[in-house]
Amino acid sequence: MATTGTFEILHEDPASKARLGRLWTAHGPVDTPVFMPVGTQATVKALAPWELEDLNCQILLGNTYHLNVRPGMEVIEKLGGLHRFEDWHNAILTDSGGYQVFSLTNLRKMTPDGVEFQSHVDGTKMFMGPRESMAIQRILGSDIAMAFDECPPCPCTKKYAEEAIDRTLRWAAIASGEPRAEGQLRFGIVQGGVYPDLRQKCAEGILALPGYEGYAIGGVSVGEPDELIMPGVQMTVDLLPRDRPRYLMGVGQWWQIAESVAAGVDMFDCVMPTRLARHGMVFTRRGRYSVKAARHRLDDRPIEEGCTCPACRRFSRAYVRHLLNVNEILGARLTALHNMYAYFDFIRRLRTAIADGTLDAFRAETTAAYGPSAPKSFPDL
RNA sequence: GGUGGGGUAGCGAAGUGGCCAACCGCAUCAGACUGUAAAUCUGACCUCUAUGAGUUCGAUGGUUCGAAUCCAUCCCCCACCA
Repeated sequence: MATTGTFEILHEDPASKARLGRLWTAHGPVDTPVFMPVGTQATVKALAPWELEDLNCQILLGNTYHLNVRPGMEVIEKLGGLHRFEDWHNAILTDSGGYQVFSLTNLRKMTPDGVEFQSHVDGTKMFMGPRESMAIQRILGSDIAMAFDECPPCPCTKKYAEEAIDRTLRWAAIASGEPRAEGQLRFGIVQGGVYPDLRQKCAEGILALPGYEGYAIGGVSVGEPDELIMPGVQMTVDLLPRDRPRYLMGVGQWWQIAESVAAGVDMFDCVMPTRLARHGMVFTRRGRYSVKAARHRLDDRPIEEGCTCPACRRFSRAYVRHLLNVNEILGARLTALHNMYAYFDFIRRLRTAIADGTLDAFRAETTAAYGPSAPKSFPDL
């Protein structure tokens, strides 16, 4: 096993900036490009760890803010850290709470040293800055800790975006000197909104800091139109070192993943497969559709023909639709399982396409089924 | 048989003379979800040739400029008494 933090580039696509890589963490290797399921509250909603293991899932997310609110660090520490607590033996990446600065807009107050949050659970005031976030992530014992950043929404004025990167840089500098859990890697985050010069300034600032083994593109898909998302990603990737893992935070539509990989991104996470599953939307190779739709009432076919996931091996759409309709927990579990299989299948095919030099065709295919001009859902599936 | 209460859109339930095509909830249908305040949210939900028109509030008849709302008769449901 290679040293923790080693990032091997196993293959580079001559026709694009895509690469196949392997990042070594304290809990094993992570093969890239990788999709990391989001397990905000010490569980990937609706899924058990063994089901993720069946998918050869090598890394999960957890969330600093949520886990600090509940169950709190006393519990996690007493129970031996996040891995032991949720019984996950592979890698964990913890988000720093920076995204909550964005999503909990009216429950927070910015200060130069960090953010004052009001708990979304009971309103308790709490403070989180780079030191607090790093301390919590150290207790969680994650394999990759994210820098505490500010993720401004879009639209946002250039002036505000600039203030946000100033804070993000200041906090990144503080975090870089904080103690870490044994073997814990640390990723810096590039913000800057839709402004190329700010992205560049932020990237330069982060790259000048010691103590970061990987870099993330943050603040993407926070309200901007589709046309602005990919150019922003592409220009930011080019600012990041080639020999380090590059993580595009939160962006997870398939066409966006395919395009970003071609631009040189290695890591992704997104709530989409699990959240949409709970809302009855399922992913297939040909596009996504709602199993809850009335037209599936008598449909004997599986969610996706040819899929080998546990849901598709045994159950009809009619049954899954019934479960979702009567709000049975199994319904959400089955759609979540299917979607996670679909995502992992997608990533597997994406890697194969890189290895085979057929990424262009794969991108075209993905964009046809999922791109910005494709329908959001396909009733004829 | 007697006494009392009641019948409102798929269901439940407001409304007791004009602001009522009728509050609200559920169910249903559709849409949205991108580092999860999300098993959530938004919209539609009598009919139609739909920024307008038509037909509704157990049934029929009546009072009134105007009725889901008042009166009469009838039908049905519930509770208690015989």
